[in-house]
Amino acid sequence: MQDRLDRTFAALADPTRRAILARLAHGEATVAELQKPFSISQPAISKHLKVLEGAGLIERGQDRQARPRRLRLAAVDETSAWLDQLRSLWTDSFDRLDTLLRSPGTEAPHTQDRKG
Amino acid sequence: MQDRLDRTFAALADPTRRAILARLAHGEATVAELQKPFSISQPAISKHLKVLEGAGLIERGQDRQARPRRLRLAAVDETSAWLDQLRSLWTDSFDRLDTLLRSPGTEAPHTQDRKG
DNA sequence: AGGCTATATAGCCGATCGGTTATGCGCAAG
DNA sequence: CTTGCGCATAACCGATCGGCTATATAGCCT
Repeated sequence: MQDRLDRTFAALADPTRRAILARLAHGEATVAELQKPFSISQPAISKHLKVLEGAGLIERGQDRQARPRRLRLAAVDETSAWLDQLRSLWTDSFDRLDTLLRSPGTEAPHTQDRKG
Repeated sequence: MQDRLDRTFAALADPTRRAILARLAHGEATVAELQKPFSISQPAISKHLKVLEGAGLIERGQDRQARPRRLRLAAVDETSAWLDQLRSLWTDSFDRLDTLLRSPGTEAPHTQDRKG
């Protein structure tokens, strides 16, 4: 349950893998297609894909001899859900109000102004 | 610019560090306080805090000889922003409609039904 | 000053990561 | 049925990670 989050965040921590996800957001793609933008070997790409799949961020399809990958938005959602929850903990806690009032204006209030 | 995202996601990939963030969401805390829930050494905690600070997820305060940490929600926001952008790429792309129609019902449509 | 408290740094260790090359394996087509 | 394409796996490598112990620094408090 927690292990999954570990793997999702870890998978997202690599720029190559994020680029792959961005590419897959436009639609499914084969390994060869995914490799094109990069100057690394095909096995390296396969490894990245394995990590992404292990994190549940992508899934493998089958089309003739190709195995196209597609994005699993569910995993993306679960990940943002954790971040949202963290924000909730923050906004629900008034303890830190004291902290903010005494702090040297390090940051704006930032109570709920996201997504605007 | 990208390096920052790398570090943020990497920082979030560790359960201890996520727990620390969750704790800090309730208000600032000293190193000793943050260590309490865990059975690892104080230097290990300091290392985790260094990673979190390097990712911009927390900042160091000063209160007498203590250096309390507090959450930097801005970094959390930037991270969810990337995920949101990924979702936008997805929803803006109709290419994958074809993919979905031909897929063996692996997943529900999932067009915009998040946060419900 | 000298000691206590709070935290940071250094150096070590085994494990994991991200890359490589070499090779295997399934499928399609001549 | 062999050749070639698409992809996966294995084995190896240096670098980074997450933990440890030992030690250093910094700021109270006698």
